[in-house]
Amino acid sequence: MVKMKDVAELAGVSSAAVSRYLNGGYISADKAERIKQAIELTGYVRSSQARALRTGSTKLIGVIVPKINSESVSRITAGIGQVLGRRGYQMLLANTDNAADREIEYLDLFQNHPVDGIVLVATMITDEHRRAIESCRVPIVLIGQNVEGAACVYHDDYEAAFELGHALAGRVDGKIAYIGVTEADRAAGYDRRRGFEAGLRAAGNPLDAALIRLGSFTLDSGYGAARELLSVAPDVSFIACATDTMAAGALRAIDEVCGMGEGIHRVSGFGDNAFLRALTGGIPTVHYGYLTSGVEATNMLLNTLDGVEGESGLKTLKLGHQLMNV
Amino acid sequence: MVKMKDVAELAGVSSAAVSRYLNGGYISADKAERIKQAIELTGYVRSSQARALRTGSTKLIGVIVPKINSESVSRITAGIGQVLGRRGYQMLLANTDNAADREIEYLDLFQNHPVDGIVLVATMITDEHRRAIESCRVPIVLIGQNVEGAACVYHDDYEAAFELGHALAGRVDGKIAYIGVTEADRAAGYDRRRGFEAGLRAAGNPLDAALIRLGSFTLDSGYGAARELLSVAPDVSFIACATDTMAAGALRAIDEVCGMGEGIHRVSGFGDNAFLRALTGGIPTVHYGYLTSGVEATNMLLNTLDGVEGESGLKTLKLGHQLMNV
DNA sequence: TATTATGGTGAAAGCGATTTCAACGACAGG
DNA sequence: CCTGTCGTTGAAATCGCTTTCACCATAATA
Repeated sequence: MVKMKDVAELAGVSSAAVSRYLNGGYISADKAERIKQAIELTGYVRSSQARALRTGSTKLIGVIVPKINSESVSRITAGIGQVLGRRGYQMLLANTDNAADREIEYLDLFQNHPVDGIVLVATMITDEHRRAIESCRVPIVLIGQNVEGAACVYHDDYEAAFELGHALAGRVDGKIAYIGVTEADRAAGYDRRRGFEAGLRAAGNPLDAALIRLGSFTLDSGYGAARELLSVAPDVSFIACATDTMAAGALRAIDEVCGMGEGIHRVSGFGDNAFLRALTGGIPTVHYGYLTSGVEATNMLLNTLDGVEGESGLKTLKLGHQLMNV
Repeated sequence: MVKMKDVAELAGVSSAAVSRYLNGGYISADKAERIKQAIELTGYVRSSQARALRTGSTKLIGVIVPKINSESVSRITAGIGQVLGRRGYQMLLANTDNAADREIEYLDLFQNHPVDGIVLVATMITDEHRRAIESCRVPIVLIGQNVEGAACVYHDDYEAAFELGHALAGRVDGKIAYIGVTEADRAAGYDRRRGFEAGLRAAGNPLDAALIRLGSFTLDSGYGAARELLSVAPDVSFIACATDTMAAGALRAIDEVCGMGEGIHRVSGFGDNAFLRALTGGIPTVHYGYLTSGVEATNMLLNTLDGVEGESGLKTLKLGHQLMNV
C-alpha cells in the first residue's frame, strides 16, 4: 500500500507538502505538478483511517431505521443517500427491526464510533430516547416525529388525519372503523388516530371507540384486525388504517368476506404506497414526501457539519402532505 | 474524550495492559478488576478510528445495491444486516441507482476506504466489473448473478423460469406474451427469458418472438409495455413478466383494457412480492429466498474475514426456488 | 542447585495522515 | 543596507490504539 511518504519522496518534497496539496493549502505551482504526477504514477489514495484519526472526522453519517424493508423507509433512505453522495459523505446503516432499545444502543454506539452525525428515522420516543439524544456528542436529526428540543423533519400527521377523516365522513354511510398502531409511536399512532377522530367528529360522524383496533404495521396485522372487525361488527362499512400496508391487509380481508373488488371502496390508508396505488387504482390515503424528508434532514445535518454559511443549522421542519383519492 | 492512557493511569497499570484486557490477552485477575472499574468510572470507550488505523480492520462491510426502494433489495439487505449485527460488523450502504458505472466507482472507493469486505448486489456485470472485482483488495461476494471466478450467491433463474413456463404453457389457451428486462442483466434479463421460452417450448407452446417487450424493472414500464402489447395484439391472453413489479403494472393495464379483476388470471411474475400476493390473492410467480441470500453471502464473507475454521471460505452457492400459485 | 517453562508486565515503536512552527528566499520600502 | 512582508517549505509532534520485545518473577523440571 503506497503511502503519502512514498509520493513525497517520488516528487522530491515533504509529506507535509503533499498533504497541503491534497487539502488545498500553500503550494507552488511546480511542486503541485510534480506531486500530481507522483500520485498518478503510484496510484496513491489516502488512508481514510489515518485521516480520521488525525482530524476526528470520518465523513460517515449514521442512519438508524426501524425496518429496512418498508416502502416509506426505503424512500427516506433513498433521499438521505442522494444528498450524502452528492456532498461526499457515506451512509452507515443501522436497522433496529422495530426494537426501541436497539435504537438507543445504536445511538450510543455511533457516538463513539466513526460517524460525524446521525439521522434517526424515529418511531417511538421514550424518555430514554430523549436522554440519549440530548447527550449525543454528534449532531442528530430526527425524521418522522416532532420532539421538543431536537432537530426534526416531520409531517403533520394530526392535520393530515383530520383532513382525511373530515373528507371521508361525508362520503361514507354506515359505520367507520379504525385500525391504528401503538400510541407509543406518537406520529403514526397517537396523532393519526386523534386527528382522524377529530376530523370525523367535526363532520358530524364521530368514530365509535369500540371499532378501533391495533395493528403492528404489517400487512398481516391489518388483515387480522379487519377480519376480526368484520366478524364482530358486520355492519362496518369502512375501515380506515394508519398505514397503507395495513390497509392492504384490510382490503384483502374485505374482499374475502364481502366479495372481490369490494375492499377498494371501503378502505383508506396512510403513505400512498406505489404498489397499492397501482393495484387498486388508488384508495383514499395521504401522500407524504418521504424522499424529501430524507433530503431535507440530511442537508440540514450536513450544513451544520460543514459549517455552511447562511444556513441556520439544525432546526425543526414541518413538511406538507397531500390527500389522495378522496 | 477519555483515552486509554487515562484509564491506565487511574488503574495504575500501563496502557498495554488495558489494551490486553480489552482484547483478551494476558492479564492478572486483580489488574483486570482494577481496569474494569477504571473503565466504568471514566466511561471510557475505545476509539475505533485509532484501532482501525493500527489494526487495519474497521469491522465495516460495504454493501452495494442497485436501488434501495425495492422489495427484493430490502429483503436482501435485511438478511445482510441480520448477520452483520450478530457478528459485530456494521453495514456501509452504497446505492447506485441502477447506474453500472457507479457500481465500479464504489468498488474502487470501498477498497481504499474503510471496509473489510464487500457485498455486491449485482445486476449487470460488464468486463469492467469483472476487472474491478478481480483486482479488489478486500474479499467480495456477489448476490444475484453467477460470475465465473467470483464468489456468488444466486438463484437459478433459468431453471425457475423454465419450470414456470412449462407449468403455465399447459393452463393458458391463447397467446402468451413476455415482458423482460435488459439482457445485460444476465440473471433477470437473459436467463429468465431464455428459461421461460425453453419451458414453453418444451410444453409445446412456444413463445412468439413478436410478443416480447422490454421493461425497466419499474411498475410503470410494465404498465406501458402491457398496454402496448394489448393494443398491438389484442388476442394475447397471458403476459409473463420478469419481475413482480412489472407484473403489477401489467395487471393494471389488463384491468383497464379487459375489465376489472381480469388481470389476476392473466399475469405472472418473479419474486413473490408480498403486496402483490396479498392484493391479488397470488399470481403465478417464483419465490426466491432473498433474505436467505443476504444471510448466506454475509456469513460466507465474514467466515473468511474472521478466519473461521472448518468453513471453506468464499465459494459459489446456488439457492433453491419455489413456484407459487401455479 | 541449575535450568527451563509459564504467566504477566511496561516501554516503545509504529499505523499514515494533518498541522504547528520556525525558518527561508525574495522582494519592496525606508 | 536593514527591516518587514509574503508566499512557501519541511521537521516534528500529534491523534489513540495495538503489538512486539525484553524482562521479571515464580513454579516446575532435570
